[in-house]
Amino acid sequence: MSEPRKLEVLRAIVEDYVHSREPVGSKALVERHHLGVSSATIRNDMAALEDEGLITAPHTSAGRIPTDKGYRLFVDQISAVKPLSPAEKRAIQTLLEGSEDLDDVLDRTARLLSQLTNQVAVVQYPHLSRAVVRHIEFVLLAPRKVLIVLIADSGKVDQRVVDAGQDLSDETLAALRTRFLTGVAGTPVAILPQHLAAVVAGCTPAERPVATALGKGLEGLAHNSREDRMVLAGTANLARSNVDFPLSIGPVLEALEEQVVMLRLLSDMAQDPRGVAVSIGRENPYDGLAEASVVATGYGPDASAKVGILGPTRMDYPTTMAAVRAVARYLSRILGP
Amino acid sequence: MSEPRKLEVLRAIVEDYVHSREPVGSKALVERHHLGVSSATIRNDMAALEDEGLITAPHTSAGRIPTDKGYRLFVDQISAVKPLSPAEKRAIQTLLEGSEDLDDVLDRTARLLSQLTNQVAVVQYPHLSRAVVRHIEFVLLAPRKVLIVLIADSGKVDQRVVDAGQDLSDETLAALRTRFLTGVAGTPVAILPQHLAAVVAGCTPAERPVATALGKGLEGLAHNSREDRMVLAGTANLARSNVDFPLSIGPVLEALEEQVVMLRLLSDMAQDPRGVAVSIGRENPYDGLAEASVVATGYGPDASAKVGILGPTRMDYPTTMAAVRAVARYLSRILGP
DNA sequence: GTTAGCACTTAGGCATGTCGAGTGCTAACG
DNA sequence: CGTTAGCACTCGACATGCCTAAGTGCTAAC
Repeated sequence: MSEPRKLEVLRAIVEDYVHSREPVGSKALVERHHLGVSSATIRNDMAALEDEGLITAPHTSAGRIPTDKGYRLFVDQISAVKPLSPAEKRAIQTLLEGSEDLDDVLDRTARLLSQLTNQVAVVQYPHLSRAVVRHIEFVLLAPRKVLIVLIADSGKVDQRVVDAGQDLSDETLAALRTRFLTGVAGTPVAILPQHLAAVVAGCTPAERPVATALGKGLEGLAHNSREDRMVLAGTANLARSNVDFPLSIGPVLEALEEQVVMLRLLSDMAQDPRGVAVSIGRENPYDGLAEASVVATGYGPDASAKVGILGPTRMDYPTTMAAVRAVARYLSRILGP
Repeated sequence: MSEPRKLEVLRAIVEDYVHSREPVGSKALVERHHLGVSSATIRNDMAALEDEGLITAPHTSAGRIPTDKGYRLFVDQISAVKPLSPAEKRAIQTLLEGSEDLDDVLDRTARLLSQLTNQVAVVQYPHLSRAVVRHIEFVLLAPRKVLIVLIADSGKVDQRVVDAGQDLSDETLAALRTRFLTGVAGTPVAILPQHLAAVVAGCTPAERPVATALGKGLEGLAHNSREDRMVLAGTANLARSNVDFPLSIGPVLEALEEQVVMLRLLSDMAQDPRGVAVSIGRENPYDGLAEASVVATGYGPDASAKVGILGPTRMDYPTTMAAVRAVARYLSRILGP
């Protein structure tokens, strides 16, 4: 029993099963793939593969389907990432080029990726931490309510309304704005808190309470900003694969909606040497995703924000990985300097 | 055959069917509701209701279920909006009070509404048109790329990156900013274009091209801003009602994702006298929603932005309408002055 | 206008039988 | 020792037939 052939058999099973969504038997296998041996031999190989936990039979007299472990081996050792077609590359380029707004870019990216892969696309907002404060604006909405706007050089704009704790005049606020602006402009967002503290400390006692409130607001913005947001697209693809999620797509939709779960999952995924991380079935920490796989990768200058897709375990990994990787590259380029 | 009793029978059918999701027969009806007549009489009434197209029988020997028309009559004439429980009112109040950011408010609203109704909640971003320009900011991201930020007094912040068409210095940009700011501050967003034109006209020939680009950007922001965005929550509720959407929830998810479709639908819905609009089944312009109903209402100062839910035609209209109405009221109050 | 009674229809559950795909095992082969 | 052919066996999928419960429509009587 040759080891290379066994792997070849596993590859064939994965490919056929992904294609036909039906358990694949020994006879069909020798017909579709020209392995130079008979079905009986394949049966022996399959029995071995089953012993190793790489494939399993849904019931006694059915073909075999890959287990999570089988997919893992396939992804890690057997498959090669398929290059995208020129048409697809062109589609990516033209679609992403027309956009201006960051929101717009991420939105288009998600839609594009979901169309390319026929799966649900997930795009995380870029992290703010490496960015530099470009501008600060305070706007008085009501005597005590101040809208804080923080603009980073990445083009990201975040806002929040804070309660100043006391009535304010436009003049006071303008003075404070200048104070803050000179104090923190050009500061990396990551170390913003220290600088804010210095600004607050430099205020007159009269200004102090308001300054503290504003400082807290800014700090909150910097810390808790949109980096924990994400954009979804292609949710309808889940329904199409009604067959793929035998139980129900409910838990999957729940996971997608609980952004915390998804974001956690995305950041926890180990990076694959080929630059695309894959998390398969029960490898996922969240139970609702036991029959789902996530393919993701980082993008942007430090690859800290993630872009990826979620689909059934039974998915075309090579093509999907290629699409995710390509989209991430284009995205980095667009957002780059 | 008395007319009032016929309506009573329709009401009973709707209520029982919503509750049991099974066709309801004449005998079960007289048992559950104490109409003072026998099942044979009810059968006559039901035959009449069927002739009028208000109910239908899935097959020869099954009970009846309401048609879209039947639900319509039920909603319009028979049902009374159920008041919310005090606990629910409290939940609304406490959940919405803790929020600061507009994004945050709408997000919480959507989640809340989806939990209250067990349906998919849809919240449209408020319109900008009645708002007044509070502040304008230009930020130079690259020699030719300018980030425009438009802050309205409603607390809404919109941004966009435009290409200035030529290299700029910080000074030039600051000068233009002052020019624009004095020209349009306090202007209602609706009539922004005229004022922008005036500002551009007042520029020196050297400034003209850049000013034009910036003006166009601002105009675009004002016009095409987030008013055509929306927030979703509770998509997983669609899956739970797997039984309710016999065909597939695919088309429904597609409709939800095609924001244009949903927004169009929301604005087209006729307002019900009781303040909540309902669109039932095939009344919906979009085919994918043929088995879905939308319950929505406006919120905010001019009730132009919509909040609502989407669910199966077979839904508890009285309770749902109450929840939507209540949430819209609280939302208006929170966003109000 | 209401009711009782009855013949009729039909979906759904259940047992049964058949078919085909696929397996595991054994014995033979090179 | 790895490979192959052959065969008995298992089990799901599907079709068939049967029965029951639920519900209807109609007619004749109240």
